[in-house]
Amino acid sequence: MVRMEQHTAERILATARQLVIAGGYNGFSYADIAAVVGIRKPSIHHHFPSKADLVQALVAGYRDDLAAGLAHFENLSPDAAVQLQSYIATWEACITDGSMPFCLGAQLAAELPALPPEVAVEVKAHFRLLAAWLTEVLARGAQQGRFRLTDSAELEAEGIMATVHGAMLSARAYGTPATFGLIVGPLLQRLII
Amino acid sequence: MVRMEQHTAERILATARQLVIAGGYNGFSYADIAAVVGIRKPSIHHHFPSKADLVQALVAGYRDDLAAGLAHFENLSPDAAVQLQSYIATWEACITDGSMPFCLGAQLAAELPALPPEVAVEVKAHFRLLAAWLTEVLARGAQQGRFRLTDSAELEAEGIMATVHGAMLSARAYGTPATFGLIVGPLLQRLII
DNA sequence: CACCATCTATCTACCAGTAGGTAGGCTGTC
DNA sequence: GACAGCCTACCTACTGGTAGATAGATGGTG
Repeated sequence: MVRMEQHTAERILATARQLVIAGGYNGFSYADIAAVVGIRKPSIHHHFPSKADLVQALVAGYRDDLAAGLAHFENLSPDAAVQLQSYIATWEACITDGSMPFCLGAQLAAELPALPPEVAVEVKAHFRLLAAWLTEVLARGAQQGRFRLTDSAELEAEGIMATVHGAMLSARAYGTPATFGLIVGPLLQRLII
Repeated sequence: MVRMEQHTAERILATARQLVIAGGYNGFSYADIAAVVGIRKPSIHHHFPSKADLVQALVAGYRDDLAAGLAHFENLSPDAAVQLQSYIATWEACITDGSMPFCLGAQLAAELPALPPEVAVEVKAHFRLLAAWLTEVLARGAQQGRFRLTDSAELEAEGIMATVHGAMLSARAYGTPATFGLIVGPLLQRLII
């Protein structure tokens, strides 16, 4: 072959991510991926034996990326308000420019009852990771005097996560990416002192 | 035949609704429905020529049910706060008892880019209907002195809708129906005077 | 009333296409 | 020569959908 090396597995994952975000677990096939990546269908099985393996690896990698991104936000500034704003702003940018119009975790959570168990586990881990980070940031921000919390940090974090996910859904339903920012903006204003 | 009459179409729709809520548009097949309803697969085509027809009718009927439900809440009490609470409480009950663990409109919105156009149109109409009703209720409640709005009724309505949808998603992801109430409760407390 | 046409709802049998997945072979690199 | 990576060829199961037949109800006409 003409040199595709390990690189191919990543191209498969990148393609799968786009397709899953567009149509969910049952919304794509190995044939779809093969057509985009430019290899034959069975070659995908060489990298990911089964579809469940592929999507499991996809969500696990997505979670790693998320964790790295969140750590990056914490390095940018010690101010919890800035960290939270960075998270929101990043999503706003991805949705607006269409590079990532929806959260992979939220997408798969919607069809959780129909997912292979090994994928469902990864999706749940995604929610736990995100909720834990938001809780930490809110607690830290409250301690810094940057946030005004009316409920526990845990509960406020769950509320923020839910609103962010719901805002993505509305932006998609209306076909207007700006909807995301419109919904999420007041969320921060209410919180930041 | 032993008399199934028109009744069959409704049993097909009821089954389809459950299956779509569990796994989305591509998460069920005519064979699945046939097995539940107790007829043969091609008999479904007699009632709904294509899968897109079936799901279009499903969402249209779901929206009619929603409109009827919202009108019912308005008949129960002239108090906008009670009307909004009725809406929330109804969802809380459906999620808790498992009879309707997710909103059909939100489920399909998640895979909107992959949906047949005639279905996508119905899903968008669902979002517009719900947002319009919430906007009305919030405006009326503010006028009645029952709600404290910090933004426009339209924007607050979008925020509530997003949070409700996101709370359903989190309840599903965590596998804990009570999560819905935990997230949505503070939403009302913040609003009601 | 008897007759016939039509309609509705279902069936069996089948179609082409696609799903995820397997077997085994070729080729270039370490 | 082992192995990674890709290929062709193939498999079974299932997809949405069609064709044509059947059985029973309906309704108009002589």
